[in-house]
Amino acid sequence: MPVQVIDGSPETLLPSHLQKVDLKYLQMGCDQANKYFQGTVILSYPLTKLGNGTEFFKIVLQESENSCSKTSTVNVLFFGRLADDCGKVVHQGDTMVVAGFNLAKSPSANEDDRHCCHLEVSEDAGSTIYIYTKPSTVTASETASMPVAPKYTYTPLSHLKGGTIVNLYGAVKFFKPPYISKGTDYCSVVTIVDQSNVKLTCTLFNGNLDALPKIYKIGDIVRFHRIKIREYNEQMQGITGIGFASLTFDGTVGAPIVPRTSSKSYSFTEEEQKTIEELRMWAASNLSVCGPTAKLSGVQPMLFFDLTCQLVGKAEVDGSSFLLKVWDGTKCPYPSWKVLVEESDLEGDKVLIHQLRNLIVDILVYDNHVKLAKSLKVGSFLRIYSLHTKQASAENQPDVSYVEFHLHGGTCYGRGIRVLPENNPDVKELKAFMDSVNLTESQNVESMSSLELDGIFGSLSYQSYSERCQQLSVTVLTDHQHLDDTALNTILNSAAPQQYRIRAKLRTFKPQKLYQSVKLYCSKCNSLQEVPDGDDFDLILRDCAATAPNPEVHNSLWYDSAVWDTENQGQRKIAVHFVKHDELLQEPEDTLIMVQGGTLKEIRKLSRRFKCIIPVRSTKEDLELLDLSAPFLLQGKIWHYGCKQCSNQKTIQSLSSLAVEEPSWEPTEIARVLGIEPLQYVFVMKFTLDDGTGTLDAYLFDYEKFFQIPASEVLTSSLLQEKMEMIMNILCPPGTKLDDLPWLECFIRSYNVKDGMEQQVCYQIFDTMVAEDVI
DNA sequence: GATTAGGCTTCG
Repeated sequence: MPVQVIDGSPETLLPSHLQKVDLKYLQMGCDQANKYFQGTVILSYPLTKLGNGTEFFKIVLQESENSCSKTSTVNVLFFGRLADDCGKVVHQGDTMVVAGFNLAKSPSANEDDRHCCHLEVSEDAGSTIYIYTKPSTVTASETASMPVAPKYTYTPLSHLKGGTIVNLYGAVKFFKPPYISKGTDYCSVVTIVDQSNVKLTCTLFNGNLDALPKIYKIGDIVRFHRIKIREYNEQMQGITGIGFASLTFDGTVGAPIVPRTSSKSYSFTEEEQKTIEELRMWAASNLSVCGPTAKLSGVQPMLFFDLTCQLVGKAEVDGSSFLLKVWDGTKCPYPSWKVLVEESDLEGDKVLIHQLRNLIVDILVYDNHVKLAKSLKVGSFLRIYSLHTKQASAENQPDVSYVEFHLHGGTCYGRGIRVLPENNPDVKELKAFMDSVNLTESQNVESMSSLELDGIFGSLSYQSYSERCQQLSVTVLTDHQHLDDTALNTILNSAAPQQYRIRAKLRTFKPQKLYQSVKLYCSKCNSLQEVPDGDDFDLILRDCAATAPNPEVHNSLWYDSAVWDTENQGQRKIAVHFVKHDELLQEPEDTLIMVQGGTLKEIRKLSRRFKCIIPVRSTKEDLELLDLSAPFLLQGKIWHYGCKQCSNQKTIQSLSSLAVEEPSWEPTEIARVLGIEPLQYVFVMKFTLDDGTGTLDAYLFDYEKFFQIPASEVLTSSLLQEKMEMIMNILCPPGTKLDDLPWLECFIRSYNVKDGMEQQVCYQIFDTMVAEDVI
């Protein structure tokens, strides 16, 4: 039996060849075959399944003889049947002996402060587990000495009485991140609410920042132990007392339930997991958790919002204000202020600050936040709560405005700064995004950010930008420059069709979510359709992968085939057919491959290496294309779709005609031989233009010319999406009065559209592009 | 050992 539950002490019943090993001697590379490790179960996580269906169970063992050492605990991971068997019988406080384990580097050692290795046990590894159950009769003193907490009872927030000490659960409705109080402690004010819909505001103090709840977001779930309840202003109030302890959990429904705490040992039962999941569900529908978070690319002047960012520089400005230089990988769409400080006062990597200069914003923090800001480490990840953006303009140039970032004094509305740990999911996402930012590209994209204000707001580049917006036009005509402007009211009163040159301001545009402007267009039947979702493609691929590739159609005169088996994925096989030229294979970057049975992830990976990919399936006789709901061709990041209505598909054999000639694998050629009418990616937008004499809606129908961004690439490039967002922010800065909007020079044509019985005049923008110094 | 703050945006 790989799992034995023994009612006795560990000294009995162990096979004699086994030797006990101490944590300090556990290290990678040592033979653990005849070793066993013994410890007390101080924490056990719920039994779950891994992605591949394997049962998984995790516990934390504490080495009893060594409990004073810093790392006296170790994670033990159970796989397969052992996970199931152990998960059902193990209890906190049990003594466990683990024999026949594998050692692996613990990925969480930096975060959980446990041993740098973890033990992996499974039947395959030949592991044996001995569990020595807690004696059922324990004395009071024994209970106290165990690292297992007694069963706690939790009071609903509707049942609180003054003068009591209780245990509570709640969803965070409001919080102030810990700040330095006027006394000796850090203070954090937290308002929680539970299913009884009763709120409780708690004032929590502690000299140790870590001892206060690690709340990062509205909606986080907290568990408070031993909190004092008292009455204040005819309301219940929670306040820290002796023995206060807290756990904090991410409030997202379904997210892993990992407690955030500084306490080394804490109780945590399955029942409590349930409580948290229930509170999460309740909060999801009863608490408005959409906090005012924003990326720098989405900032609006005159706004309070929470910013997640990385600190790259800091400097003392004066006694009551302090400068933080931060970035989040995105570009603020407005020119932002640069706070002048002595070079020598600035702490941070000067080279990096210079490299990131177009993405960094300067934040001034005031008064009570200065002390905390001073203590921040450059490089750390921060969330700055209730940051204020303010529009201002230089005294000598009242028409030139820029954005200032302030973290005002006080703690109203949770104003403050919190350092986020590196393992925080938002930080992980941010880091990944920052890694993807190509600095050279982002600098090219931002030629507008030649707005380096050089400390004074009157630099030449800034003026030219301002002029471009105020007098010249943010768009230019690519033809028809000799024509004169026509007023919009004249156009509105004229019969269609006609063409006009106009000068107007962009009042508003649709869609506001720019990625929604990308559509697929068939030039044959003039139909427009939405770009299919990647998930739909994934479903089609999964469906295809259910049928094994037919070996009879493998290898032919014009392609070589290879088949791979998958690991732990049932019968799924991947077949790749490499198209040959002149009976020879080409270099991967010139090669077209046909893939059957691959997942979306695998196909994405292949498309980074091979020039073209055609997803296929096999019939009894041949390979064939998938349904046209899926792309018929993938080239790098571009997915090519065909029109279902206009395509008249030919056999896959037709491709062999292209393979004969030195093939360049042009998508239009591939589509032609396969009988597919290719769909083109287009931007379709509606611009509401106003020139003071009238307002008209003009459609923009653009493949690439207007934005100088190919519509086919924008959905798969965050950089291009940001570029487009930035352009639209210049063409139509949010929250700007009509007078202050920039001018657009456009060429439009009017045309008649029949809508049932009614005839309507529509307008379309063409031969117009965004001015080069805006792009 | 008491105190801190006790939610409800802005001087800069």
